[in-house]
Amino acid sequence: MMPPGASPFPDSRHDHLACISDGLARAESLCRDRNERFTANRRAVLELLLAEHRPIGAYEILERFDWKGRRPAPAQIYRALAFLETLGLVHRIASRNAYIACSGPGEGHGTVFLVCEQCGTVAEPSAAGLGETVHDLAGASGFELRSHVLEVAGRCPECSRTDVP
Amino acid sequence: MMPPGASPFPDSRHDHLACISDGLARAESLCRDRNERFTANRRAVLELLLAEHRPIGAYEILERFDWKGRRPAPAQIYRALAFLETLGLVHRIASRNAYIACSGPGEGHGTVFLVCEQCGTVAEPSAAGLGETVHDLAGASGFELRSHVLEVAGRCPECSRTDVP
DNA sequence: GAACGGATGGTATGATGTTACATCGTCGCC
DNA sequence: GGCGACGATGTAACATCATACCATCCGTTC
Repeated sequence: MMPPGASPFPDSRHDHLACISDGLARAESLCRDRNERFTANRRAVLELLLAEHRPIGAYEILERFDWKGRRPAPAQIYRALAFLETLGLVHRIASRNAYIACSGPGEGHGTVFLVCEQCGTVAEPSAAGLGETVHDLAGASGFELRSHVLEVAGRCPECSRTDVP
Repeated sequence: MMPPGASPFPDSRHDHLACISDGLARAESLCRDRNERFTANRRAVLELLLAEHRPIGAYEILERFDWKGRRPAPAQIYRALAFLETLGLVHRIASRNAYIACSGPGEGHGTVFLVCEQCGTVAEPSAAGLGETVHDLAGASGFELRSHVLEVAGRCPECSRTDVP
């Protein structure tokens, strides 16, 4: 779990290789638990997403996908993405039509994305208060809540530090 | 302004014709204030959107668009939509790639959409607490906030009343 | 009236997302 | 090992969403 007060944005010096292999290991064990297959296709897509901390589109995944020297069809990417999404390993950023590997699956963070408009980095902060706010909001309208996503646009700490507005 | 406690969902018996003509009148006066033209094209698109309380796609607008017996190109619809969006008269529902007329422009409601997965109706409740929550959330991460959208999926009061889960 | 700028009409094209269906692989069972 | 069930894959085609480009129209300004 992320220590309180820490920034959800990845430090530029963080151990990225570990963060990829951790993600893969997590996916593998999750599939084992649920009795699902962690196939080469699914693994490759997840690996590509883990290699970024920003959302990438399905067709961008496709371009980088040269697994075994072949290039799959879009359908294959979407299938893998759909599978990974049901497992909570990948999130879809609707405002960008793009996908990102979940930074902390199982941590019970709310579905909040801080999207940097400059560098494209996306962070998933833990959002303690939000769930309640949304619940109240829906309740007041007699709305039967099922899921919610909050997408916040702006500039990440790194970008607002290095550049003048 | 919506009375507190009232549902943001349109009553099935509400005066829909008035709600269309009100929207058009509002748009007209807003354009006058900003010295923008409220052209036939823009008016027609807004009118189509006002006739619904659910988001419709650009191509669905296109299909219904038989103004003067002609059918415009997609670009025309998108131009009108972009214009109406800058004026805050229309919102884009990212999760559905669709557009909806703003139910209460200028009311200072936050950007929250309650999207009914069954009938497609969308409500924009006033969200007093949300702005603060988002502000705190971004601040804690050192994120420079610019805009935010919360999309909530579930079932509207009407649908959850009439059907059994 | 002439010049200008914004809006429009139209074509073409790119980007993104979805579906259908036959085939292949793996697993469990005999 | 042989066989069938089931899920994953390969492939093609299609559906939807969005933008670039350019000629034209029209109101405003000079």
